[in-house]
Amino acid sequence: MPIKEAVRPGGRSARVQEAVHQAVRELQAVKSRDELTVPQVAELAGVTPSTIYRRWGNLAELVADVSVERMRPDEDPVDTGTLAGDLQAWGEQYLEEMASVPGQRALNDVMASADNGRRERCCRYSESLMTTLRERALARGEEAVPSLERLVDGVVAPMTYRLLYDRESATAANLRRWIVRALAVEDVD
Amino acid sequence: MPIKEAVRPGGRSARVQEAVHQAVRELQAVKSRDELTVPQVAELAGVTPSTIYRRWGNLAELVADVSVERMRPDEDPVDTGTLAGDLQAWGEQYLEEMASVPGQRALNDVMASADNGRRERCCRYSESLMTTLRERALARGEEAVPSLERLVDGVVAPMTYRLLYDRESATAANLRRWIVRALAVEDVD
DNA sequence: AATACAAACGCAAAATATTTGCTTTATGAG
DNA sequence: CTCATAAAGCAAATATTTTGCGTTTGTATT
Repeated sequence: MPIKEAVRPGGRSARVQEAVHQAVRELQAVKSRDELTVPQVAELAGVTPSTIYRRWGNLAELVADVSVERMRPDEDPVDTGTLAGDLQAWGEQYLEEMASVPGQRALNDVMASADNGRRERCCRYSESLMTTLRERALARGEEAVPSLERLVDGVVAPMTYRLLYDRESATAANLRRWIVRALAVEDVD
Repeated sequence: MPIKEAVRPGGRSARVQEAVHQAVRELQAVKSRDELTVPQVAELAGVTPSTIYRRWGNLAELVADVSVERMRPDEDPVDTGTLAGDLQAWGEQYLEEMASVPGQRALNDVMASADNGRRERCCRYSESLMTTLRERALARGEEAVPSLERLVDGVVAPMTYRLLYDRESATAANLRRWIVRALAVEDVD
């Protein structure tokens, strides 16, 4: 039951994929996670269940697939003029998004995927975003721009951690602290 | 389908719970995650499937329940004489445990649980451990002992993040960096 | 210690979901 | 245009999950 990354790009395959994804999104808007079933999705998408089982394996992988899409950043991060500002702006939007009910569900669905690659991919989004912000800061000539690794460990990791385990603490105020620290830390090696 | 936290402590209930947990552990040693089924577990545990469904809801919650147990720290953290040393000792053991194949699975199973409380509980283990190490350090009279929050954000969060998303980086060497930084950071507020 | 009460279990039938073998369709390459 | 093949449809066969109901067994009360 291998998970296909690159389906046939055009034609029926793509149409089916789109129809199924769309059906999932529509049903998710109305039903809770454990009311959702494969046969339901299949019917709404105008597809037989076996098609879904063959392509995605099971419901968990299907909803994870849909959720990863949902988490892909759609727009470029705003440019506030400083790295700290950019981080704060992006982070606040991200926190808001992930604290919402559908955001929470998306997060959960992705985490529930047995496919490690999927989780990693979703996470690369943040990393590539950090890279973008870093390069922007360097281009501006900012000093003491932290390494990518440090940004991830100092900002993304605590944010993710709190979102997953301790939602109460996933706040804009804490975000500010993480950013200040990440930018302030002396090099230690 | 509410998940019962406190089952009847003694007697049959407890016996069933233990038998089922045991059955899961035995089967997990032999079968991959998606070969495991509720009826199988039920049979090995000498219980009817409906008992399991009623008590745990589904397989995902059951294996998550078992895995949370597995992640409960069994022994007191070693005392190396310094906070940094204690953190390193604990962290290395934890990393080793979670990088192993069964450790990885346990981590995945917990993350796949729809029950937030379960994930949080598993996470409290680390927090309470950090509290222990902090108090120990304070009792020794160490200076500049970081707040619990800072230890979690600075050490536990990056560790967890890397374990979940970027296993390659979940190393003892990086752990050392996280610890050094967490202990070195000036207060910023 | 006897009784009452409710929680948890067992059993088995019914309802659903999943898998599978085979056929048909549609796409992309030659 | 034709061919080879990946993906989809269909339907029968399995497997699972759910559910109603009767029974067992802890727990609390007297």
